[in-house]
Amino acid sequence: MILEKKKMFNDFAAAKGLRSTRQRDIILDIFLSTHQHISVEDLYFKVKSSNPGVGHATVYRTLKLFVECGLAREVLFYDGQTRYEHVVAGEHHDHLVCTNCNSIVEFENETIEMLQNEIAARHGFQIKGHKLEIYGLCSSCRRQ
Amino acid sequence: MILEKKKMFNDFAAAKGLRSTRQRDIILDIFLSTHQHISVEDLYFKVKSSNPGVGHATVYRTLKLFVECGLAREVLFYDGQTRYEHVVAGEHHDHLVCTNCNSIVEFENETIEMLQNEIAARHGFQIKGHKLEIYGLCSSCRRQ
DNA sequence: ATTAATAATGAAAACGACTATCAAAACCAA
DNA sequence: TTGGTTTTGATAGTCGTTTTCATTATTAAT
Repeated sequence: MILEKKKMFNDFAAAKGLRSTRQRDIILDIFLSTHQHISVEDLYFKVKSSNPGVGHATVYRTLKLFVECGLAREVLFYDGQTRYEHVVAGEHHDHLVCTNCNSIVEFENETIEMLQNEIAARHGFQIKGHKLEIYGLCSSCRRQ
Repeated sequence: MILEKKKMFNDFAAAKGLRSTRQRDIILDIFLSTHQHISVEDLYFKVKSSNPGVGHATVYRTLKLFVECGLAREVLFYDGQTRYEHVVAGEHHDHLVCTNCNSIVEFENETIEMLQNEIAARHGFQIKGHKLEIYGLCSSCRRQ
């Protein structure tokens, strides 16, 4: 799984004529070891903790490469930070976002995906991706 | 319709103990006269053209009030600008966003809304709102 | 109406996330 | 190695947005 993804990046890099660098390897390793919508800042700190030399800009640049090669996807919530999540082939999940505690629950729904395809088709639209976020109060915040 | 919305804001302002000001009236008027996801900058320029004195910050501040009182809703696409759209009671639309020409088509789908309610219920989640955006190529960009 | 008290405003500075710049370092093909 | 090129990290810059704060406007009490 992880090797597969590394291969994915390496193939992409080769095809694009990018050089292989220590920094990109480190950032990929750490990104692959994370879960759920990590912000650039958080990833940067994780990288720094084991590799103090790596710079801010490199993390930003590298994440954009991950998006380009299909490894990652940008997610925007309402806190002004761009987050990146893993792209899992053949799977797409959406988010329940708690506006009180900012917790996030992922869900999948085949029917919604299908309906989206229908809607797009009706408008002559070719889907590249989508984003569905439901905002509200999670069960534990409701109880308070 | 427009009077209704003005009342909505005035009631909210009264309830919150906000003062009634010329600027807020102007901004509300102009916001109500616009359509579809206006950015703060665009609204600011519209306001400025008839009322040069009004400041940047006031427009930002006032739009937040509109959100608070349920007149407007924040929308984020991927261009780094916050946009505001009108909230129409009992109606919720979603967006088809063309990643090539940035055009936006709105759509509504009852079934998707229903499914969302089910999903939320299943997670003990109390929905406040949601956002569904489908990204891809619009029909005219596809043809090129 | 006048007057306080205080809320709202506008200009400008500050902020925070992100991007561009650029000299130095790393990479890689010859 | 070498030399040409890419990548990097530090730093400065950008852009949208928010904060600050002195001034102005609104409102309630006189």
